[in-house]
Amino acid sequence: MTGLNGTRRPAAPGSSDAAGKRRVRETLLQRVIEEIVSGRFPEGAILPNEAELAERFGVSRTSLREAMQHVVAQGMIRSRTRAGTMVLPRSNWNYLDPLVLDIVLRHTTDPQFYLSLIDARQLLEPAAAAQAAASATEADLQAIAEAYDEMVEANSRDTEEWSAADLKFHTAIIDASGNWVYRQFVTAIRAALLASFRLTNRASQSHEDALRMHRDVVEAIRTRRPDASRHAMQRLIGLARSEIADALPRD
Amino acid sequence: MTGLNGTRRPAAPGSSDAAGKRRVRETLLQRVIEEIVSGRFPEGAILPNEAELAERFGVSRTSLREAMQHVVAQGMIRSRTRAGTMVLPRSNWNYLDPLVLDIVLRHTTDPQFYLSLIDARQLLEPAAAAQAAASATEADLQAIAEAYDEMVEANSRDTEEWSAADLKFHTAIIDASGNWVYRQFVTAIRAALLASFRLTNRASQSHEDALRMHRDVVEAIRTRRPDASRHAMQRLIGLARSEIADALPRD
DNA sequence: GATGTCAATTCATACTACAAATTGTGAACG
DNA sequence: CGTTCACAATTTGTAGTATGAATTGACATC
Repeated sequence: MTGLNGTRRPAAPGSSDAAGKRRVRETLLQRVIEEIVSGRFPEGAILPNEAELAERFGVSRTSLREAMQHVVAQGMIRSRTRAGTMVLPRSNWNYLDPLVLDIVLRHTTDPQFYLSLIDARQLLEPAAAAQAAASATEADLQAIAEAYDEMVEANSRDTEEWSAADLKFHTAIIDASGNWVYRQFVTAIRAALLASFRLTNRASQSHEDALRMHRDVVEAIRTRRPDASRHAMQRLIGLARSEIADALPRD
Repeated sequence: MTGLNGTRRPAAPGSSDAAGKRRVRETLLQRVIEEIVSGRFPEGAILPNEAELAERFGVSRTSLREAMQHVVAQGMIRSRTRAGTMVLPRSNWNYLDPLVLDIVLRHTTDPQFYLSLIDARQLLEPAAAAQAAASATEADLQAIAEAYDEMVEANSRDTEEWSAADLKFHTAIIDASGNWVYRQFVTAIRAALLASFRLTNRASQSHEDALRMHRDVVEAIRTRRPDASRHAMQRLIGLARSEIADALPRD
């Protein structure tokens, strides 16, 4: 894997033929979601009928419908015979889907959207760390330590590896919590890290601070101190929060 | 809506023909997910090829594939040419999808699964209540009050209305928090309430206790006291937790 | 003005055909 | 005997077409 990137098609955006023949549905899905998220088809709007959409995107109706089923599964649209396909209210969307979240984040300018994400992290991750300290297995601890080591190594080099190791670190702790609900939010954390790297021109000096805080978390979990783990993680996310807050427009 | 019920087809469970001609995909989807969740096709297993599956379920390959796209969207399977369709590890599944969660809950006997759900509620909902106290709009407050009133009314009658009002109550508070991440969690709460009603033979006397606690939450939010709201919600979920814990096998 | 009937539109399902990709087998060669 | 290369078989991916079913909207009738 190339780090945090989800898709990796060569470079052919909209060319319907050429070497982009394979993976029609994946690119098609992305385009459809993009049209909805971007507001070209706002909530409550009726999409053009399937025949027209298929022609517009240059694919068969079969492929279009398969992609649409994916969008239906995310709660973004709903089709009814004769009535057409309607865009559902955003409150119904599954924002935790990686593709959906990626696209939404690249289209939104609302600072509150990012702040909500950070708030959720600041709630979830300290709790997960505390639980991890209480119940992590040896394998869990090893995975956490390994991720931390990778961050140390990546520190001298550059961002791509650092962010991958960072994600691995937080994911390992959430996994160690053993709570399946917490695990559902890993995609949101991934998105938050991505956004953080997009928004802030992180000085490598701040890596040093971050690294220290990560080490504190590792130590607290390893020595089985739930409260210390919780607080160490709180401080760590607090740093991330302030970085994001600085990069956003003032409230 | 009829309360907590997601689907509402007449009464024909598995009859492949008859009046069940319509909504093939919905029942098909349910059956496919059920086969995977039940362990008939465990993690890592390769499903029969599409032609065979289509025949087995008595549908066309087109319909089967459209249903499969839903399953793909939930991260449960992955198809590759020539290699077949593989069941992905459960860590990859989107458990917050209503259909998936319903089916999983009806198949799991692991008490820890329920406890994790309650833990997550006990983490998220107090935070949401506090945030609601701080930033709810008048419309938000009204929605919460309305849900509470419905619970009062439903108290004398019976369970169906009570549970619907209960869900509405918790949903309204989470909505009032204004945090989109918290909102993603509503399906899990719905599932938790369903499970609670399945597992416990709630005495109507306990409704009185519950009602008082709900009222405390409403009051705390209405009077804009975040900490009081948090604590009131903590007590409320604590009650739910003890009810569930009593109903589960001993640890 | 209200109501019932009918036709047009749109999604839903089915069937068929072919393309693309990957895996496994087997032959050729070192 | 082991390794590598090429080819064939299998399975998913995409396309095209046809038909069914449901709902809406208009029209006619009372």
